[in-house]
Amino acid sequence: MTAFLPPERQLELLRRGAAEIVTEEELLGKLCEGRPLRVKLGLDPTAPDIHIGFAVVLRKLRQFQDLGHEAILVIGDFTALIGDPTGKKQTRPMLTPEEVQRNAATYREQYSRILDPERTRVVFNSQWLGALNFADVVRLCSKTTVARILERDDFALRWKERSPIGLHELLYPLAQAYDSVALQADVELGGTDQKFNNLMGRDLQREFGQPPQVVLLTPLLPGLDGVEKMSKSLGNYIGINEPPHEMYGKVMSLPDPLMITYFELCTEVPMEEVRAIEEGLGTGRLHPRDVKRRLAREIVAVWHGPQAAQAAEEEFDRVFARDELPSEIPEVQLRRQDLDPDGRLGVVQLLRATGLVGSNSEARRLISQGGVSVDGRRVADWEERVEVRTGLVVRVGKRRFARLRVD
RNA sequence: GGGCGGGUGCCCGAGCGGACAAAGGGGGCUGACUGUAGAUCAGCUGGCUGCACGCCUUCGGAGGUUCGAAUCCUUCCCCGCCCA
Repeated sequence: MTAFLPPERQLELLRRGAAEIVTEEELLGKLCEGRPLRVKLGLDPTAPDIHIGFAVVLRKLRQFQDLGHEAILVIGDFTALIGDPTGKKQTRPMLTPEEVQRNAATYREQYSRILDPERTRVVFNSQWLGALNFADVVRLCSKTTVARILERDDFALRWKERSPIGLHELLYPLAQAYDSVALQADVELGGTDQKFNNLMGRDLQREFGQPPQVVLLTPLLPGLDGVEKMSKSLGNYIGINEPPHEMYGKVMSLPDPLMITYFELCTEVPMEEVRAIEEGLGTGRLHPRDVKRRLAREIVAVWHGPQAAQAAEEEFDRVFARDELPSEIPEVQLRRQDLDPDGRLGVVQLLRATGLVGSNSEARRLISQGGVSVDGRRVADWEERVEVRTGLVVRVGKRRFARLRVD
């Protein structure tokens, strides 16, 4: 076992990107005990692919690992049966056990991109939650009150708005809190939206005579729209498995004010440097575009390495700065017999054949809006008939391309 | 169990017998502009059809009344509130 860094130094590193630590004193105290801490993170197995917003907390867990502590991933296979209502305005549909299993498997596979698999314990909370009988649940419920549970802001909101709250949903915080008891967690990580649940863990641990866990909350990363938190369902996310150029482009589309936040939460750039960048932006010494390019490179580099980041940048410049064709254009095969006898095809049919549009109406709409071009020439009239040949490039909007191949 | 109010297009939300493919907003898409897929401005945003005041599908499900229904009736499902 490697020696631990001095507790103060550990604390300093752990502070980066932490929205809140309850409490720092307690954390320092635990770090001073000089043993590996049990650091728990609950995963909701509803979501099959990880995005860089969720990676924030996973990376924080990795940091604990690197500091010599024990990472425990709690796959919420049991709690998923409840469906965490956090942040949702509506009740979630229940997941089938099969879905949960499948999703959890995907998580196991994906977390290894961030965590050290050798030093990660993966547990399923059905193991202990599933073993409770009704009397146990009743006893558990007696540890808190309805008023207390309804304090949670999303419950409070729904209660006020008279929107439905399933009784089972009220049990969610208790269930998650019980995970901490079962694992005797020293630290629980989570997004700021998990604050209530995580604090409930502290309460419950006290009830069970355990020292309460420290709660370390990471901010919810704002999504690409700059307004909502990053989430799959909102489509404003960057998946960690996305190809480099995709990631790069998405980062470039971020609103400027988010850049510093992203530097802090999503890159390895040292905080002193991040501060310098922030200051440079403030004084106008740095051009926001250059800063954003750097950010995009850094983020791509985290997931794909520096070479890929460089290549992604070049690709981006080619397509968006110089308005040239991307280096790789998906090829679409057409059969000769699908063409008209003279080897031509109406543009509308052509667009349909490439799959770039979903309906004839959409095709006409786009054409009349000036959004369609064939071999770099803008199509002005949807009645136009195009001579179809291999190598022809059809473009819709700024970033939908297809290269034809005629067999 | 009783009373009341609701279920509308990707989402929110108007409409309450024809003028409704359905106001408005959000989102999305396209264009202009730009350092970008950001901001701003403009247009488009069910499908089919030569683009139309033409046809088809759509307003929780199923029936019905009517020349004609998202709008009325019956019934079923779901949700909220109040009373018990």
